[in-house]
Amino acid sequence: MADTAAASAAPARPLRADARRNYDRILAAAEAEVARSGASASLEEIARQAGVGSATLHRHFPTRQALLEEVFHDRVEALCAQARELATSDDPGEALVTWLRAVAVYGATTRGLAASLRMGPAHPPSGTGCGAMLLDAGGELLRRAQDAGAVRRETSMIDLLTLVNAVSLVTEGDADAADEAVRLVSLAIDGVRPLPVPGGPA
Amino acid sequence: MADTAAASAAPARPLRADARRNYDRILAAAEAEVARSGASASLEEIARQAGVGSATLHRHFPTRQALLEEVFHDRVEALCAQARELATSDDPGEALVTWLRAVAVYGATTRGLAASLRMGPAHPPSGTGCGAMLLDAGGELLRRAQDAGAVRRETSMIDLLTLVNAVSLVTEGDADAADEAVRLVSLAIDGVRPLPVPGGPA
DNA sequence: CCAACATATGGAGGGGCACCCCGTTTGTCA
DNA sequence: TGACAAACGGGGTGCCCCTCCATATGTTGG
Repeated sequence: MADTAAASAAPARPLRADARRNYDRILAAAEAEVARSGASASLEEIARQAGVGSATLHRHFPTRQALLEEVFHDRVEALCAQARELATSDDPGEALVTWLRAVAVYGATTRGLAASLRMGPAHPPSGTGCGAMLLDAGGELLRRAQDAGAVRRETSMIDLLTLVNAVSLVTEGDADAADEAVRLVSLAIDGVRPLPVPGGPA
Repeated sequence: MADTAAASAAPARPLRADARRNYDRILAAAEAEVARSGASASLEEIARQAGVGSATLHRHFPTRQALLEEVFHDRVEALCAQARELATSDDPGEALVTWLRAVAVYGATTRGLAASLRMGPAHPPSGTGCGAMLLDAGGELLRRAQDAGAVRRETSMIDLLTLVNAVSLVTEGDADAADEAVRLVSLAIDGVRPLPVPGGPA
């Protein structure tokens, strides 16, 4: 999207050409390596594959978290776009559920993503981070679902995303991660109790 | 409990006295260290605190997982006991929910426990491990709840525990981990949709 | 009581990783 | 084109996991 974050965050001064090139190389290498080894991929290996010194990697991305946020920026952005689109649905309840499932599947099948999305009281979604983006995008969906009476009022987006992310985290790496994630999220959304069937319990 | 696992697993030959002593010291040190630093506590630090060489630690516990399983054995056993007790409740549905909440709270407040309970299709609960123990204990509760019609038939214990464990994993370390875990588990159990009130929807 | 032997120990070493310092190189722009 | 800020990356530090093997120590049969 648009521009790599270094620029979007601080439009102060453009990166020098070589710095920009290295930045992009590191990001590409990180993407590949994280896909292979998950969120705990070796930073040195990433630097090696990018053909830069480890110091350069650390200069561009002071923390592992910063690197991961950037690596997943596009995917998260895509999820946000999907949320905006679903927000126009005429079945807000179903729209929310569809989106949550999509988030779960993305998280479960994209190694490392879930770990970089830790959120909650103790992990305040850092203003511009991936967590905050999803929180914003989903908030609208949740509001609509609640207005439509499809979701309880006391439910918060942060709890929903935390739950979905927890599922992603746990299923990540499994052979059929997507299936599992969808099943667990559906379980959580529907609850464990039997639905009172229209005709009344048998 | 009863006996440290080395004996219960292979009654073949008793450990030599010094070996047994070191085994216990390592376990005690691990308990303290894992409580401080979570599941990724430094094994060398544990050995240091136990006053043994790192080789000794690795000989007694070939993998980190093996050590964690032993560290949490007692707590997991306690949860299983609680499950057995709850299995006599005259409200099987509530009994199951109570137990799941207890598991979540234990997991969220006991650093490292959740990580050592990873289970699911890809992480087959190793026969004698903590996962299998909980699965067994909870199975009875689930069966009763289902027989009482309080829980849907298609729900599996492994999914329930995976979900609960996911919550523990994500909330672990938060300031109010227990509250958060209970809230999220409750959310998952009740589902996000409004309960159809007896009087009918407004 | 004491050898002799299986059992157990731990220091040292190999390989890896994260992170940082600082002398050197390289864009950039007046 | 020259001078200067910006960026680079080799190499060092400290930590970690894990294994090898020379040494020490309980155990037990005579």
